[in-house]
Amino acid sequence: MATQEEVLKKVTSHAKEFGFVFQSSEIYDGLSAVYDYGQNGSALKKNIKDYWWNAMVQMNDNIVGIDASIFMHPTTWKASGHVDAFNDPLVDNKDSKKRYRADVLVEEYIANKLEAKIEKEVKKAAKRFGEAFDENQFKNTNRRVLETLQKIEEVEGRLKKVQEEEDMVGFKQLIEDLEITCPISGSKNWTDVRQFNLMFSTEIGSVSEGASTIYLRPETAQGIFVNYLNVQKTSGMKLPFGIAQIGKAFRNEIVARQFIFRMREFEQMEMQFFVRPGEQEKWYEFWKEKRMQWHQAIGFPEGSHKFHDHLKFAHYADAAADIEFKFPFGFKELEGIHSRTDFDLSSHEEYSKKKLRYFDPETQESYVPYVVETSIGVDRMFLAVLSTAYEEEKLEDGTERTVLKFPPFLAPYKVAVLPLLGKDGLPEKANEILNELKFDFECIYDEKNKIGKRYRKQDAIGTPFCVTVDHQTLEDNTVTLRERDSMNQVRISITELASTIGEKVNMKSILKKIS
RNA sequence: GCGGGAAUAGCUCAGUUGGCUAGAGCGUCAGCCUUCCAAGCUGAGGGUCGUGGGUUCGAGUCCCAUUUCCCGCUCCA
Repeated sequence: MATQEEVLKKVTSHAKEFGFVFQSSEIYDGLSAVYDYGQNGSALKKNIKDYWWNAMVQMNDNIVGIDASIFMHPTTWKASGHVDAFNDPLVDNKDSKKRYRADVLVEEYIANKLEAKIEKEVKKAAKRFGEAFDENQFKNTNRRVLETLQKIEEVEGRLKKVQEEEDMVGFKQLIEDLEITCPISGSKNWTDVRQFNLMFSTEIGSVSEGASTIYLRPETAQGIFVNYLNVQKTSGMKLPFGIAQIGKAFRNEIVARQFIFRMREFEQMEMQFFVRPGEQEKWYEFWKEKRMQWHQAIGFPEGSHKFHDHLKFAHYADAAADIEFKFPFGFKELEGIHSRTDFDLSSHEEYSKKKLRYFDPETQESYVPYVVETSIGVDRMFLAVLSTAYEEEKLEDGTERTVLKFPPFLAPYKVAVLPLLGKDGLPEKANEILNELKFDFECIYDEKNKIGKRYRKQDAIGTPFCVTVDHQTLEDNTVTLRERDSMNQVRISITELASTIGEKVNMKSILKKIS
């Protein structure tokens, strides 16, 4: 484990040193859990997004893309359940240093102390009365049971009240009145109860009058749901069909760690697939498989991915699985595939009072479609690609090199053009070649330092090919083509460059694997 | 948010019990030299030692606060 943590550290510092990821606002001491992508990072990220977009939208006739706003009507988040579920009152025990959700503590108290007490009474009575025992009658008449029931009602009432009024002082009082103890330390030494809102809020409209609170979206999916009929009607698509979107989402995480794995501002690539009710299971399995193929086609080492099937589902789902990736800190969620049922659309129907039904021309029925979602974090994918590509090699001559072995189609630059020397007309010739290759690939030019050093520098940013121009080039128009991973060199004609490189850096062959 | 650790040049680090104008290597830049895999030569630039206070004749060094990062806890749709 220690060495794996080392890997993350090395990847993090390499990412900074070579222009992939910087901490946000670094000159002001940074901002926790917010990162900026640099010149090479943004290029890699763009290529990752392109791969996803092409695989989902370009390759599928029945999937289209949209780009919805980050701001949405506040009611959206009531309908989606985020307003309720993303508001947690938390409390710490000062002795054990453990943190708990205050409402869970109270609920556990009800279950473990009060309800358990009733059960105990019932058991005792059942033993005493034998077969003649009537549980309901006992509960309705026994004094101790009735008192406890009353107490439960009272506690539940108070809990509901402090939750609704967001009365944190009252919440603390409730915990103290119930004499709830920490399961670990056994003490009643609690901090104040604090409200943690996982959604960022801001105001829309002029500051003083008519301003209303709106949220920065905590997931991109809702932008698809509220638009699904617009898209369906204007595209004429029939079920099943999908809507894809890439965009930013925001969560005010309590702790955000592990580099770009958990950030407060992050980017998602989501596709919501609308299906007939009853067919969701089939499509859930279909997309699980399809998405795994997408990951594996990139060429990660065997065993980098695994499914993690959820046993407990979020409020909207009837089936859910993660595709987990072997990050430097272990297997963690990279993508989620959820069968979201008709929860979201039905809920939006209810809150908006608008019909969100699809008229099925085949069955002549109208219904609210079911939804299967695939949702992947761009930044997590970035980290997966970067940390897997990172390699420190010991070469035969005893020297070392650090190389990012990106799959060529994802590399920030596909080819570096390097004049062997910075004189004798070699830079001019190199620029000539560069200006041609630019039309086909992301290229980079470098004439500083010795050639070996420049090769290492390209290795460090993951450029798969280097084209070196020497004196012979001026005579016969051939160059050296050097490949990153093998470090092999071949001499080829300038006219063959584009096709030779193109064959190896193209996304086409990857897309063909999964279609 | 709690506990522990850390922060000195772009990177990796040195800096003695508090004591001269804060150093090195690599990288960067300028020039020289160089005909295919880091480490040739010369020179230059770059740090108010994370930030703000305090103790002291004197603070990179000691104390307090704070920010960020790392580890653990916690949380995680």
